[in-house]
Amino acid sequence: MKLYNTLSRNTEEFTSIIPQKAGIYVCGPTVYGAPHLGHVRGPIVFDVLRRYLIQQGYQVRFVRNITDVGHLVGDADEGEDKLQKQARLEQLEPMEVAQTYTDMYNSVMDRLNVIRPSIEPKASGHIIEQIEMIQTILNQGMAYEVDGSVYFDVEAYRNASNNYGELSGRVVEDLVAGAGNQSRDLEGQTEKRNPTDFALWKKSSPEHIMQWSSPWGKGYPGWHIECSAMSAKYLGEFFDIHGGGMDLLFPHHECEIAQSKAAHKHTPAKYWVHHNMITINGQKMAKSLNNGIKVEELFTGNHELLTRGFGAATLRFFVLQAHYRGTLDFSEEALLASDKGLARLVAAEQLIEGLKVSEVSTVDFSDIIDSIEYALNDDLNTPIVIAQLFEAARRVNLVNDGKETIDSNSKDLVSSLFRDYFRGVLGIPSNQDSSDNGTLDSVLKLLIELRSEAKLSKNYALSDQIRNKLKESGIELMDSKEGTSWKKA
RNA sequence: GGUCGGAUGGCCGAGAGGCUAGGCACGGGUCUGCAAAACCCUCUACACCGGUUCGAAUCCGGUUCCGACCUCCA
Repeated sequence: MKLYNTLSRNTEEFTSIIPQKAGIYVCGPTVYGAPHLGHVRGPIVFDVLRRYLIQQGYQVRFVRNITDVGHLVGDADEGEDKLQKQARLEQLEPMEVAQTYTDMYNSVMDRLNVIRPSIEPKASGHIIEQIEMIQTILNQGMAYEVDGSVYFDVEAYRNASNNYGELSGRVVEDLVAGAGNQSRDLEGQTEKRNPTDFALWKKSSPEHIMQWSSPWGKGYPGWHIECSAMSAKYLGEFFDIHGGGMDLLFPHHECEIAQSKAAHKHTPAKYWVHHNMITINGQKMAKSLNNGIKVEELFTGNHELLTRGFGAATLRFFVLQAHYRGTLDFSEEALLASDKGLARLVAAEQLIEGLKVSEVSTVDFSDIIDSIEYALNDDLNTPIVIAQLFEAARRVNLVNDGKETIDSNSKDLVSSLFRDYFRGVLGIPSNQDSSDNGTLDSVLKLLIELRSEAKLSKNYALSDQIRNKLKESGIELMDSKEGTSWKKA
């Protein structure tokens, strides 16, 4: 398959380092808040990549970290640990905060049908590995210690004929020039030899709750080192795919490359894959911008921009209707369109089994499967995959309406098409919230039966009353030749 | 200010020199006691101004607007 590699700025044929095995590292969440919509795109995109590679016969080790050690908050909260800040607000232990939001994150991922990582390492559990890596970089002469903190020496790194900026396309001189302009005044700037240097280890003040002993005193690891240390530990010093959001391209991933090259003598990953952001009114959705919609709010509909809740399947489908490298603009209207479209696919999928088999088939599905394979191979073009699924659904409906015929081969083919791609690679889960539908279903069966009797005796006043009252309660009845079914409106 | 990316029909979104995705909404139909649902059909858009070409939404130049990143929003 072809994948866009940020490192080369080109779409490249994917070939794994070890045949039939693929190692993927994806930057995971910082667990200091409830997951919002912006957190959801990456996991879904890389889940599809993972599923597709598995379908292609790869054995995939998928690592996604949990960042549960502190990182400084910017601006007004300068110098304060993000997790620590949240902990004080909630009167909790920092690790309690981290646990709470880790659980919340994973439960959202489960609902979105994102396969759990093969390994989900926590930064706090890998302090030793991070310290070791920092030590190696120091030994290489590409870092220096100042008053209990350790900084990466970008100049020394470049002098060893490395290109700092190879991933992001940044030019160090421009960075320095630009820094004086718009950049924030950050703590530690005075300790650095050069403004482009970044922290590998930060000395903590006594108030910091999250701190660890190190050769340089009490402190905590820098922003970028955890991913370098943990990816190397679990995937090796050179692995196949490193994924993350475009917002992490610089500085995070650039720094990861620098750290790994300094410590391990070569670049950490063969392919760098970046997904774009979810926007709202054209602006990136981010906690810091305070324009995020929490995933839970989307599920319940409890948000000012929403008039109703949406299922996890709809959210996943919505995300995959756009190509991962483009921005995706969120609105309820767009989500509603996905919701209805998805319902059509599901309805067609359910028709397949009962399709009447004929001797000859006037419909074929092999062209659709070819198109889907081609699209997936072409840098994971999920919108095309979905468009092709709609075409398949259209043909299924035509057969169902008796306007086309299908033989058993084609029927098997379309059945496997939905199973392998719709449910398999795209990983669309069932949207049903399986809460109390059992009881509800039996009650409604009774009402539907009574209404049918009323209809038979032409008591339309009663039958309409049942239908209308149910609608007021949020239950919609749908008549068809086969009988009446219901759904939550 | 610097770097990079983007502007596609009412909305969301593919595509990327001729064959002009897809979904939703709208409209027309089938079905139905009525309605809804469902299904079928339909809807010809590529910011602006020049240029290249037999032919441009797609290439080139310029303009306007928008976004991301610019060293601690993983």
